[in-house]
Amino acid sequence: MREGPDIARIASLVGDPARANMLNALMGGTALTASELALEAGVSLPTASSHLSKLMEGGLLTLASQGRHRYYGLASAQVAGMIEAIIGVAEAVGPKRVRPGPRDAAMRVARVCYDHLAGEQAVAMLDRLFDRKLLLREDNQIRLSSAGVSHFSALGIETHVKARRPVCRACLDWSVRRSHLAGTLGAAILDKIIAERWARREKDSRAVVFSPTGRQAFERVFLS
Amino acid sequence: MREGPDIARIASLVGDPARANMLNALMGGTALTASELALEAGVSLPTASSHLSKLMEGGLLTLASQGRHRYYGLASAQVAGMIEAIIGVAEAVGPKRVRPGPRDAAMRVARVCYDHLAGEQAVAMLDRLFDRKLLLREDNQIRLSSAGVSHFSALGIETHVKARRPVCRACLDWSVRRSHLAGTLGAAILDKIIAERWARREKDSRAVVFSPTGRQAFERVFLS
DNA sequence: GGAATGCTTCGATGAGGATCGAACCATGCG
DNA sequence: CGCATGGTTCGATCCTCATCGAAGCATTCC
Repeated sequence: MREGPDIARIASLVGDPARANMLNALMGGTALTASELALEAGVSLPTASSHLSKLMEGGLLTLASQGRHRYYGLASAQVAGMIEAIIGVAEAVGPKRVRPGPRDAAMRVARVCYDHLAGEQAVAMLDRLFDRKLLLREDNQIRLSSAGVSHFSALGIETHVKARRPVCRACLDWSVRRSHLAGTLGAAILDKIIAERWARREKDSRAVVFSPTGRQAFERVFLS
Repeated sequence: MREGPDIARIASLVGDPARANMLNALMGGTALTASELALEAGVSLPTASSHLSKLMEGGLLTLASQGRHRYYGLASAQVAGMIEAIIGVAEAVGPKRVRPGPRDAAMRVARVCYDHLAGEQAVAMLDRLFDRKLLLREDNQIRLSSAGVSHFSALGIETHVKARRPVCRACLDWSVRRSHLAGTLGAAILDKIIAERWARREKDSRAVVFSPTGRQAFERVFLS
């Protein structure tokens, strides 16, 4: 019976609609203030504050104080991955959504997942990186090949960073139901896509929209 | 507030301790009956039934009716993956390693699981029965060999009983995370252990405590 | 056909927790 | 300093939902 990690505690934190909305809003990767999150969740400020302290105590959020502003963000990419997994199940079992609007379609193609790219484009990219032997599957992990190191280095992405966070990690995609690339490399690639202005983020959405020329550039570099 | 898939609904399903325990018990892939899940979750049968219907309605479980038995199992590998992700976060976030008390330790060694033996002893026993070719793995099922039939018959355990319930079944052990033996044979072995007074059940607990001589006898018969 | 077993439904009870207004801190501005 | 703004804490209210006993179905055994 009572054994192992307290999974019910974590799940019940996500299980409240107000908190779920907050976490969903934070999946965009940018930290938000309590007021913004209250608005996002549709609750009053005191209520939001109460929820935020619970999420903090549960270890799902981090807090950065800047002056009189307090920015809340997801605690880790692992937490983001868990939320993606829950979203995936919710999508799968809730086929009641008859009309996948244009915004949903855009989300399906490419979107931000915490700090890296997700969606069809991201899944295709990971496939190609495997095909080109720039990344290698090892057990259930992903490893950079030496060819991959020099390849990304040529793109201005340094992969030798010493960090506790893994360089490569697989993250399950809820729309495609296959893995895309997370980890510091996944984050760096998203950074490059935005920095090169290949794509821009939709306002108030996790969707990522490529420009025509940007898409060509992205395909040339990562999908060729 | 944006409208996405109902993630709170899914998460809240997992967020109840009783339901979380049930799902955890089902993580091994073997389907279990409502009674077994009630025991596993530590709730009454009506309560368990209520939870199970909610999990069914939420699309997290599948149901296979066999006669008057109804076996519940996880709906998909995607659901299992989601639970794994939640477990991962819970482990990362809950570094409060609770010292397992003496009763928990006893539970870990040997306990009753519905009507058969579970725990380290039970897992070791199943391993040895495979080693000695008394039981055979077939796909995901377990089958008695002819040597096994005569072996158990010599012990006074008749394995030719005509019953709808399978003679051998694998049951996932939460403490060892590996399978032990359920089914009528598993039940008969537990009966023998109790009848021979090799061990007795703790009061108000699922723990099974062997006597010194009883342990020797058990090891000679099942672990040699 | 009973009788037994496995499971679900019903009804009543109770506890946890989500919510908001108001009051209370803290920081920044003039 | 006073005042405004961003956030948290407190208290009271309300409501959902988990829980179990008892009764009701369904299936199988004898």
